[in-house]
Amino acid sequence: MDKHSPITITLAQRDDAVTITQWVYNTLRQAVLLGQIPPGRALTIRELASLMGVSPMPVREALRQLSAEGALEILGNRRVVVPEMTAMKFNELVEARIALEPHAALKAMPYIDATRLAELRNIDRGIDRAEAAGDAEAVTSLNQQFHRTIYTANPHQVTLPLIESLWLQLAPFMRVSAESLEEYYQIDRHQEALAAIEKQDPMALALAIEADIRDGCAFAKAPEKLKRLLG
Amino acid sequence: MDKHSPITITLAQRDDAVTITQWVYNTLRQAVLLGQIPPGRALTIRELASLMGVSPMPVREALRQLSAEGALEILGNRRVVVPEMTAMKFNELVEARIALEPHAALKAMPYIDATRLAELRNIDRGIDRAEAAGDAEAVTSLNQQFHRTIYTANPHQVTLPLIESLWLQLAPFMRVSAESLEEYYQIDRHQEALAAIEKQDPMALALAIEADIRDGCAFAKAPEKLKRLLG
DNA sequence: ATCTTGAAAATGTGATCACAATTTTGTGAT
DNA sequence: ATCACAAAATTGTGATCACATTTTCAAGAT
Repeated sequence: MDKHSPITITLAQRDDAVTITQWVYNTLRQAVLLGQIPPGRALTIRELASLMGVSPMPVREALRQLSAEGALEILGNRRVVVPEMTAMKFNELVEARIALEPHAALKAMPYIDATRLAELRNIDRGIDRAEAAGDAEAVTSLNQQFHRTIYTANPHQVTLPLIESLWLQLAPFMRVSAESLEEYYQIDRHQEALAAIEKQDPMALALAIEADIRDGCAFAKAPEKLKRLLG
Repeated sequence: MDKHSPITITLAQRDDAVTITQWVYNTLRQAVLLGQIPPGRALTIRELASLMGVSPMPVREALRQLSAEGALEILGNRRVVVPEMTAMKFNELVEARIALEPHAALKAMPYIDATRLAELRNIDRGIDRAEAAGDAEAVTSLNQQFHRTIYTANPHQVTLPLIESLWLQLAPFMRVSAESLEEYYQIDRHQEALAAIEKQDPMALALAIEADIRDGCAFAKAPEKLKRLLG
């Protein structure tokens, strides 16, 4: 709603091989994922453009793409915002993840070879390190990479864009979860998933993925937290 | 691949209350849904712009949005195309629908009131009429509307955009199915769905929706058809 | 204080232009 | 005929500009 609360977005590394539009897109996407843009805060093309030192044009295109992906919402009255969240919507998003991700994992399992399995183990070790270091941002980023690495094993895979859309919509509201990571005793669902892949046990993998998603969003069941989260 | 095959897209009704970008988007979306753009046919911004009598700008934005929705694909080499289809990908898309849509129907069922139920019956009658008239385009359009009307009953619903993305990706390859509609004896899955809603029987509704999806894509199991379809 | 109102500032939209990169085409050699 | 290659045409990108619409906000009325 308000416009005057200043926002700070960390500008992504600018790679010359990439178009400006792509760079703007990456930067804004990351800002949404990191929760740097308060939900409801009105964004204007020109504000973002000057903030990032580019012309309004690439910002326009990036905003449209992010809106199509559900990361942003174009309000009727010519305003672009990170959509507000409600408890019901949060649940629906989590349940949509559970409808899609175990299915994606099942379809990917036969394609996971030794190389990819090793890659998964490596990512999981990275998560452990990040948890030990208390680096919440790295944890969520690596966690996503863990899931992505499973799903993309399937060469005919079509669900990842849908799944990433759900991640984008949830991410701004996962900060609280990540910040209070240590409060929760986390059963290592990734270990369960890796074991299931080794055994080629589809049901076990689906269950591990579902449990991992539920654990990651468990704080939503603590009402006082969710309330604080939704402002 | 080729560029010279001429394409004809039916221009949507231009409503003055709507931006040009939106109109271009609607027109192109419809063209994709109706299979008017051959997969692999290279599209250029300027070509479409002059085809539709607008400047390149709104076309650019519409193309980006459609790409984000999976309807189009931006090739690395600066070409935009309707993505090519493979048998495997087709199956994955259908299975993704089955992962999402019964779930969406389940979550919507408690919200379907008498008004909406009447609306559903009305749409179903329209489908019968269109089938009798042999109007394949109307059948697919009304069929989508039937599903949409169920899912949108849920006010907290978040999956419709994902589902519509899957429809967009499948649609260009459903023409064959629609054209040979009469070859298949169709059990009326919509009647089953309506009965399930009346009885508030979740499992029956989920099964009816899944069966409806499978029936609609059944031709994919006739290999010679799918082959013809995929060129 | 609160609401109304109107002028000024800001905004999204869409057209046009310049430019570098890519694709296409035409020419000549084999 | 087929291929190689350079010239020409075409393309996406991004900046700038004009304009109608909307938002903002201060001055005046209640």
